[in-house]
Amino acid sequence: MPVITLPDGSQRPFDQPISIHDIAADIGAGLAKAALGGVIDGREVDTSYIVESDATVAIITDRDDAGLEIIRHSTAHLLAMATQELFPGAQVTIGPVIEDGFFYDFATGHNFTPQDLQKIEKRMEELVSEDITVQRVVMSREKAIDTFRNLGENYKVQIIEALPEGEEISLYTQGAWGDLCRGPHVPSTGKLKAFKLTKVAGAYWRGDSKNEMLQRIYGTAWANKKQLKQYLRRIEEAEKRDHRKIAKKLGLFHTQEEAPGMVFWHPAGWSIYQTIEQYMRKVQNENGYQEIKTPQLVDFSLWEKSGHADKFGDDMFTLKSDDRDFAIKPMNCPCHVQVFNQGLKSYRDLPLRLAEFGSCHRNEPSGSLHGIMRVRGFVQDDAHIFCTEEQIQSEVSAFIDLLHAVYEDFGFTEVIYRLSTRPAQRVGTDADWDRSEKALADALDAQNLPWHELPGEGAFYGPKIEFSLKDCIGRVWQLGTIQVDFSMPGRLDAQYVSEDGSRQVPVLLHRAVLGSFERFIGILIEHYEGVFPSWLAPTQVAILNITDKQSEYVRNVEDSLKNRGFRVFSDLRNEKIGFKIREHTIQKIPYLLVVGDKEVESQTVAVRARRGEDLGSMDLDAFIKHLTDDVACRGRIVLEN
RNA sequence: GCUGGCGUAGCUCAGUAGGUAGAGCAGCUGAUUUGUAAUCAGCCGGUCGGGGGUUCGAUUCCUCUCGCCAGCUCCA
Repeated sequence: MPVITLPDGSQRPFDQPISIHDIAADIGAGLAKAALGGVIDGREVDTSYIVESDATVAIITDRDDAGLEIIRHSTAHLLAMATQELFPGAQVTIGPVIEDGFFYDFATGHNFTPQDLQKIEKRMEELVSEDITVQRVVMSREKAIDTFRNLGENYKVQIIEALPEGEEISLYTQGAWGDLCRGPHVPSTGKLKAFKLTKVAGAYWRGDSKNEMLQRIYGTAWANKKQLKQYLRRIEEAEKRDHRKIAKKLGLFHTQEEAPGMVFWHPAGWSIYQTIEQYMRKVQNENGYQEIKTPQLVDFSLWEKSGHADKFGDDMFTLKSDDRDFAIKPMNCPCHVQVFNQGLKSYRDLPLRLAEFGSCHRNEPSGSLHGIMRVRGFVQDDAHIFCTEEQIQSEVSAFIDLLHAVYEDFGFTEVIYRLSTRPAQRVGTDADWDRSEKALADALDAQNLPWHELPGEGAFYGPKIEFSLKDCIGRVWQLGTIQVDFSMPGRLDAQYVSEDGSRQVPVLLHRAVLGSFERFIGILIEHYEGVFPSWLAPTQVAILNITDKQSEYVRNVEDSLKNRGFRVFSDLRNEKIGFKIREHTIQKIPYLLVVGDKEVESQTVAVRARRGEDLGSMDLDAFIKHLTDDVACRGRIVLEN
């Protein structure tokens, strides 16, 4: 007879096999009502699961992450049930839980509209109020295939056929409707209290663009209405941070039809860009890099030799001139190898670190363009380190330190580390891949950094570490990267003379800290919500007069600040001070200096910081000190709006 | 590239069941010389993304195309 051990260590004996639900009821009526599932010896099960022998059991409720996951998964089933009722003939495929919600993919000739979503959602709510019992049925593979084939569910049949032999096949039914699923699921539809269908989009069957496109409906689901509301508000807030909207308001850049995927930088945006570029230049100089500049237009044969033409030829911009084929460079590395190849190199020259803010162009698929986060013309803080195999790990390690310092200067402290390993289509020997993957993993481990592997996601020439940040709505953007490359130096004839006088091929490390400036600035705009820290703000100080009488004094203050290298603007317009303050506040200028007769008389400025904070009147030297300190801390203190 | 949606003044948006379009803000002009988030008045402003078609007539309907947006795929 089972003895149940609960998470608090207490034990309850039962004189016969007992369900998870009844265990919960034995603990308390409230828990029985709240139970969504159970964990028995680490395995998640339904509340109807019968415990036969001694076990450790935890009850899952909507307060657990696992409970929320069950709710989302069951809501996906509810969506599928409602959709199939309203749209007979729509076939079900998969409906997994994702961050903050779920989706379900349908195969149907019908294109779902937002109106359809409303109808489906309404039907889902009706099904919830009917509180239909959800039941688990285990069946044989043959019976499962038969069942779904008879229902005309061809995709499900494919899914079952792809399941590994010996795997238990279970079906979850609610009323007349059922779906193949491993579970667990909520005991009845009445447990689903807070959900909303959010959007509809196309998605390829099995995620392969060669396959037919399905209709995907996205939804979000939560334990209660309050959480749902909070989530929806969070999304709304996130949309306000959209870099495209903020950039328009702040006049940072624009894009237009004639140059899809390219950025027209305006003075304010270019100021930010230049501040960052000059900062990175300084960082690189301090860390043993040498800056170079290489051509943008290079004969296509170089790309054939490097291997890029094979894999990315179609995505390169090419042009013919005087019977020669050229490509606009999609990356800098082959050019950097050309610089390395000039003059005979010695092992004493290694590691040789060549850096370039190189302008690259790639013909990215039109559908993947996204503001300035994903563009066709971009510049990276790119560098290539030519070194020996023994130097790999220390170089990778030094790079990670540099990267952390830079990210912190921008106020980013949470970095996601991923190691992308060998892809199916690749160059180089397996032994090379073994060694380079290990070198990268060791470098991460040596710094005790949490990382996970992305199998098959490496570049065709080598594995890479990707350093990513999350943006305001949870999208993960890859910024930095470091990649080991045993192939390209050889392909492009790079050599050095080793200690024993023999010719050796160097190892090439590709690396970038910010990735593309375009993407990085897009992320910064969203991260700061346009409120750039003073060191980056296009205009750091605006000086506002009250009346014409103070104009000359204002100009003098402006000159003094400009001479100190600050970005300053005086607003001498014949407008009320409130009007001017409003305009410059909207433009997120860090400091507004108000100058009236009082200030002229006392030779001071009245300082108003962002957020409306009044720093009071001070003389110019005191303000310069304040501003200098603020700029010096860069983004390490994130200013709130 | 694929699926769907969208494209009206510099910006944000309204509108037309087919009869060549409106508001607010911005801009310009004038008045106002003002003390910490919008002073008042007047004026200007659009071949309704582009091409083709249907129609007496198209911003509105059809079609092709470009761009943008969401998702998928891709990302050296």
